[in-house]
Amino acid sequence: MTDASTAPAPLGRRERKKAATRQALADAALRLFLEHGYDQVGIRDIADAADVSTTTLFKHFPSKEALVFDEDAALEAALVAAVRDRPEGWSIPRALREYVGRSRRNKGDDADEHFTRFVELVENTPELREYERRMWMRHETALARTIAEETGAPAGDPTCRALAHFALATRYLTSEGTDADTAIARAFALLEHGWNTAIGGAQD
Amino acid sequence: MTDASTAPAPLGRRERKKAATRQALADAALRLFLEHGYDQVGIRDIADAADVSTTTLFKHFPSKEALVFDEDAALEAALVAAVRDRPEGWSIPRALREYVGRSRRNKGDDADEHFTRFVELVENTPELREYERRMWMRHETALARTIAEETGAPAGDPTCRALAHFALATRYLTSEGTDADTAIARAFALLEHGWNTAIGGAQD
DNA sequence: TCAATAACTGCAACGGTACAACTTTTCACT
DNA sequence: AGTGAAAAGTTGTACCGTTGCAGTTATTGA
Repeated sequence: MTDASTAPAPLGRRERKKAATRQALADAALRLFLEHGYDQVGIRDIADAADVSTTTLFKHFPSKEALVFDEDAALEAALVAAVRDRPEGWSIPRALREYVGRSRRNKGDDADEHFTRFVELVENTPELREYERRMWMRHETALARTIAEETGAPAGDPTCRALAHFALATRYLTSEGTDADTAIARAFALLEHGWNTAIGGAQD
Repeated sequence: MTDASTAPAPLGRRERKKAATRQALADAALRLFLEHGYDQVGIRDIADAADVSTTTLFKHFPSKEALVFDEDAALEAALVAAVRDRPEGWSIPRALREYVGRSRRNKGDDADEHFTRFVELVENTPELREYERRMWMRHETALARTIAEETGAPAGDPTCRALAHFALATRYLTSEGTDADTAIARAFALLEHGWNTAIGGAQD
């Protein structure tokens, strides 16, 4: 009954139980949220459904919103890779523009039934939208480091940090009259010009 | 005993009482915070000191942090004025760079004993620092509107909105190795280049 | 077998909100 | 001027998400 292929590291009983508890919490949370709505489900309900105390729940997840987002690390890796492994001849802002656009459009794809319902839940719940935004912006430091490495700038270089922040922020610049795509395009136009001048870039 | 010179608008009894309650709360909060430290003072302590219920406290102030910041509107007006009334020949990014730099340096001035202690309290309390940052970033909309008006761009123009966001964000781009002033300078260098290209600016 | 460690628990309290009262102030109408 | 109803300010209670703390239980490795 042991299937080594699904368990890359042989976990002890303790770590297995811990992972099981965590999974039970996340599953119960998503199920209840989809069933009754985010606001109608209390943290106590979720803890009860997973048969643990609320104290334990918060040892596994830092907040109610975090019960729904179990990825984070993977997203940051993809972002860093988009810059590091960009096509030859592409400038860094161009790679970022592409990635930001793609990661926004992916939500429209209704490949998976579960995923679609998940996206709807997030978009209909202000708390979850705001939490997702903060997760996104928290990648600023890692992105700045990658940009500095790619350009040979010293680690912590302010220009790189500025570009990292601005590129991430483009995603949330939508104003009332304009649609998101052109807002992003215009913001990146501003960034690409400034960046090319600041770096003296010869790239595309 | 009536002194009309101190009361520009003749307030009714109700509004006078309301203002008094509000002031009593703000005073009690600042006094207790300075005396015992922000974390050591609970919302109930403040409400008790001002002799109102906690429910009433939150009708006057939206959060514990807000008890300390009673300005807001004035700050936004100054920011908008810095752009609208900038010296002739100055570009908008230059006016913003100047204002951001000035508003940061003003904290160093120890003109007023009370003010100095207030600044120390804010800087030593993470919650208050974060709250101040959000207050600052919330001016994005008003600033974007002003920039659009000044350049003749349509209201809600994405480029203007982007510049507004980025200019405000420069204040918080400090990374580990670098000091705040050069981080701001570098971020603005990026913005000014991008802005001039985007607008086709003939200004300084 | 035993001590160290890590997960878990219950409880009290925090900042903050919703709700249904209750009191005071205001203001239009007679 | 007097009355009465709407509007605004205040209150207590109960609850929310969240944290700290002190104590219990289960797993680990020597």
